[in-house]
Amino acid sequence: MQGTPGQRVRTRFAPSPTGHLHVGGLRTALYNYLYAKSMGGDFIVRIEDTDQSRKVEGAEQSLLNTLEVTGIVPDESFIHGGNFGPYVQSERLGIYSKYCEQLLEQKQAYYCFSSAEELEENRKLQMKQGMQPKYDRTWLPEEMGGNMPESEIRRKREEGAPFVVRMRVPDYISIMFDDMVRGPIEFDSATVDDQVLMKSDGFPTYHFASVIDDHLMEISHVIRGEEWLSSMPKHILLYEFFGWEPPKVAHLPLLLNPDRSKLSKRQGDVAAEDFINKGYSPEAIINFVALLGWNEGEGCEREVYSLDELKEKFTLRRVGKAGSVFNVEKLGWLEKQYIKARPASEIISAIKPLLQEELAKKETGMDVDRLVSDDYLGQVIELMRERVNFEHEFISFSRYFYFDPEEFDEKAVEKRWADDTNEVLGEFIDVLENTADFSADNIEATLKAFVAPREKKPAFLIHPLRILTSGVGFGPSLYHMLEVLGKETVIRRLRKGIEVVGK
RNA sequence: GGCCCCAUGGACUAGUGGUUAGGUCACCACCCUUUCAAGGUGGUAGCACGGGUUCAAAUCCCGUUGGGGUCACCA
Repeated sequence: MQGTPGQRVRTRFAPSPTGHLHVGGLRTALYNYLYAKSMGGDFIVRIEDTDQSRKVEGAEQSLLNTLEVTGIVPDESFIHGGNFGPYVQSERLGIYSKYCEQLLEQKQAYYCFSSAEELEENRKLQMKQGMQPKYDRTWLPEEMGGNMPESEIRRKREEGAPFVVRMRVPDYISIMFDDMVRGPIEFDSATVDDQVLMKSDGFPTYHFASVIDDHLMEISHVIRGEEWLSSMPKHILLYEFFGWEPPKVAHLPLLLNPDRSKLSKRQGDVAAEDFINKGYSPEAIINFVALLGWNEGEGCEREVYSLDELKEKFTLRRVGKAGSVFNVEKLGWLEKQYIKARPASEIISAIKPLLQEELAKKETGMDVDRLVSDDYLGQVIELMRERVNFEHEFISFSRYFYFDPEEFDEKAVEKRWADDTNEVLGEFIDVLENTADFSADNIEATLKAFVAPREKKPAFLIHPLRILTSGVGFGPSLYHMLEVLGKETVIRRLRKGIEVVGK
C-alpha cells in the first residue's frame, strides 16, 4: 500500500475523450512513450472521462487509433488490457470514493455546500479587489480551523443537500518539487485553492482522480504539458495526505500558435488527423513533433529520425523549456525527405488504390493493365519523386501519366508557341511516329538531329511537346516522360493537341 | 490582477565563462538545367534591455521589459 514506485519506469498518457487527438497531445504521448521505451518500461493510456458533460462519443477509440497509426502503441489501455485496470476513470468511481472517505476521516478534506452562485459572487468580489480568486472556506469546519459548526454540516448532510468535497490546503507552508525539465520549483500554500476533489455528481475532479490513479497504476514519471505546472502543488499535497511517494514529474513546454499563444484551433489545424488526412505521413509527423522541444544536442545536426531511433536517443534531459511554434513549413520539408527515401514498393501499394479509384471514375485512353502495373507506377514514381509534396500527388499531381490532358495551360502555351511552332511540330510528329526505338536517349538524339538543320534550339520543340502531352508547362525530364508514356499515347496526344492548340 | 514558467535570426534549435555565435526550415542570389523540382555554392538575418560578478559573459546573479500558462463542481 505504501506507494514507493518500483524501479520499473511506467509512463502514461491520460487524455480526456473530448475530441480528436491534438498535436500537442500527440507530442505529450510521444514523449511519454519514448521515455518509457528508452528506459525499457511501460507506456499506459488512461482515459480521463470524469467530466460527463464534455464527453464525446467514440472519442477514446479515435484517440487510440491515431496513436497507433503514428506507431505509439500502448502496453496497457482499455483496449490493450493490463494488470492495473480499469483504464477508464468512469469505471473506477468506487476507488475514488473510498479514498475520499479516507481524507474526510483524516480531516484533510471537508464537505462544501456553497452554491455555484455564491462561489461566483465570491470570485467576482476577490477579482475586483485584485486578489487571487479562492474559495472563502465558508464550510470549513471549526475543528479544521474554520467557522462552520459541526452541527450545521451534519444538518445539511441529513437534509441531503448537494455538496462537493474539498481538500483542506494547509496554511502557510512551502511546497517544493523538482521538475525534470525545469528544475526546482516552489509554491506558497497560501496561493493554493481548496480544490474540489469530488463533484456533486459523485465524480472525482481531474486532480483527485489522476493522483490516485497514477499511484495505483504505479506510474513512475508523469510527463505532461506545462499547463499543469500550477496545479502541481495540489497534487503534491494529495500525495502527502495519503502518505504516498509522488512520481517524478516533467512539464513540457507548450506548442504554440504563430502568435505564440497556446496552440489552438482557429489558427489552423491542430488535430493529428487533419495532418494525416492532408497527406502527411505518420513518420514525418512524429519526426517533426519530436523535434519541437527536443533535440539530440552535442552539436548534432541531424533532422531526420525514425521512431526507433528516437526511442534510442530520447532523454528528458534534452527537452527544452521554452514553448515552440508549430511551423508547418518544416513539416512539409520533412515529408519530402521521407518521400525521397521511401522504397518504391511501399509507395506503389499506397497509391495503387487511389489510381484505381480515379480509373473507376473516368475512362482513360491508355492501357489500364499497364497503368496499374508495378512496373509502370515504379517508373512514374522515379520521375516524380523529387517533385511531389505528398504521396497522393503521385496520382493527383501526376495525372497526365494516367489520363490524356483535357486542357492546356494557357500561360504556358502563350509563352512557348511561335508562329511556326505547329508547322515544325507537325513534321516532328511524323518523325517520332517512325521512330522504332522510343527510349529517352533515342528521343533526345532524334529531336536534336531534327532541330539542328532547321536552326532551332531543342527548347523550341521541348516545351510544346511537354505541354501537348501533359497539359502543363512543368514536370520531369521530357525525354523520360515521353518514354514512360509510350509511343502510342504520345503520338495520340500530340495529334489531338495540335488541333486544339494550333493557331 | 495574484502565482508560476520562459527568453539565441521570421520558425525549430546547438551553445553551460574565452566560438569569426554553429545547423535545419523559410527567404535571396548564383551554378546545374528544356520546365518544375531535386542538388550544389554563397548570402540576408540572432544572443530582449539594464545593472552587476569576472581578466573574460549568449552562458553566472539581480532587476526591467516582453511572452506564455494558470487561477472552474474542464481536463
